[in-house]
Amino acid sequence: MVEDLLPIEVCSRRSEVTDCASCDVRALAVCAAMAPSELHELDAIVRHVAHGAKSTFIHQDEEARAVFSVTKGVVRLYKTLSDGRRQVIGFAMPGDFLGLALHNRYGFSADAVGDVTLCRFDRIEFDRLITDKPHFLRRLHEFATHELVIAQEQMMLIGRRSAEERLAAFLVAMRGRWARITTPSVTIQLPMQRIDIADYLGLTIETVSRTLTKLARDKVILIVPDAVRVLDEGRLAALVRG
Amino acid sequence: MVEDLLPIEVCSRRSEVTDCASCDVRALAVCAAMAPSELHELDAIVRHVAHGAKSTFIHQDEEARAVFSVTKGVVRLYKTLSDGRRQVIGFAMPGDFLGLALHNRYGFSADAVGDVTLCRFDRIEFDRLITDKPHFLRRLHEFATHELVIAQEQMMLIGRRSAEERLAAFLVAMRGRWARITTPSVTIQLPMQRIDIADYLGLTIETVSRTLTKLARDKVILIVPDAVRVLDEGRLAALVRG
DNA sequence: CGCGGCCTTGAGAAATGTCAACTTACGTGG
DNA sequence: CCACGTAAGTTGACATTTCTCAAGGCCGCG
Repeated sequence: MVEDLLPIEVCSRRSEVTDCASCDVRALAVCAAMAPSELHELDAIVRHVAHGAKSTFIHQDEEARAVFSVTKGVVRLYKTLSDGRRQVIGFAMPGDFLGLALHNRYGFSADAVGDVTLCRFDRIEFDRLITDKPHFLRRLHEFATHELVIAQEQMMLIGRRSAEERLAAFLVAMRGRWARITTPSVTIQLPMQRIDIADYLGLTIETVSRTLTKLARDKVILIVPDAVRVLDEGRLAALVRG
Repeated sequence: MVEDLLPIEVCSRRSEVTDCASCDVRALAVCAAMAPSELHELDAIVRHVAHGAKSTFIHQDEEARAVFSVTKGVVRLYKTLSDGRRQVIGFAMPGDFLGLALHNRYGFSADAVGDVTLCRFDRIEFDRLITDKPHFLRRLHEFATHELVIAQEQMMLIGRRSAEERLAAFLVAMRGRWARITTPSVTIQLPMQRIDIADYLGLTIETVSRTLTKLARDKVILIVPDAVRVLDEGRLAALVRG
């Protein structure tokens, strides 16, 4: 696991992006709160890092020394019980912030689903920044309340909805999130594995597989590698409504 | 439901408490961020309200005009699906803040479990306050991140733990919360009904009842009216650990 | 004393989990 | 370039947990 601790430095495609002014997800990220004239203050404390698929870069229960903003790729966030049971608490995508829900230690682990690039902020320096810039703190707080809304909806999803409803809601939510960062499409990319979806929805991998198969059999979706295509918008939406 | 909209004005026991300086839960609440010399600014925008048992004072999907800080009693927060399925997302106790997870409308409903008193803040005025007082915003942000940690733990609880583990974790969590505001005790007060516990834990009322009976049969707890007494600390803790 | 709300208990049903086999896709090395 | 090995996904049969429906008990209040 040594390689987990040694991030590959920024990879080819974005290797030239070293300043926040030219960041293409800035408008989505917490960084949008900073005025163009303040961006150098972010540049001063940020470190651009990349992680290859499956590498774990946040370890539950370890001291929280850094916070992150995702710039490329998808990150899986999860909590683990001592006996191995796992709950995926979210998938972070470009523009998302990692490090809201923490005290002195991380309350979750995080690893790269595919290749990922992140802006890494030392927590002390980040803390100083939010103390100096109330508008930045405000933006962070908005991110936190938004996360809280999502978390509460997830409680309802896991606590009260059927497997079929959970999958439908998951697919629609994923499409909504991709819509913010890519062009809309009937094809919903699912870069994560079935087991991640299962652990996110409080189901087993078999139930996820069977339920997706059922949705496909019912011609609601079409299953394709690493994605699904929506065939029946109406019935999918009806399932989400409950 | 007209009475829901007309809060009983502050009841006997606390009727004299009209200034924040003499509030006995201030240290626990968001208000602790305000310096004594600033308390008049809170007094200027707060309205003390009381609600009798079962009255609903926040309605899901309605415009969010106010936020609240609980000063007495227990509040049940919940989301409802169109077909009546309900998920209790939390119980708010003295010192807790209501109104973090909202955009323009409330994402949940709230009602008084027993008699409750609250500080009510107009949202516009509250917003102005957090804009003027970064240290107050900071405190609010800490409350939000703490809520987020709780919410993520709840996802794990509902998604991955057995009925027995959920009840054990619930009891221990309730005890921890009472410990902040009352003297410690082996008796854990449970002012809410079984159905609320069920809807909080993603179970049915029958499963809650059966599981509590089982814990009592196993001599882990003793069931008493509106409370349980812990008999076997060790086994309860073992269930929580998973 | 009787009613209604809340809780408990039981029996059977349903949804989801478990275990195991099989399929598919893909990368590696012969 | 093919064959094998491995990881991921699917499917089936069966087990288990939790839910559902129904009945009965407890208790406070009018």
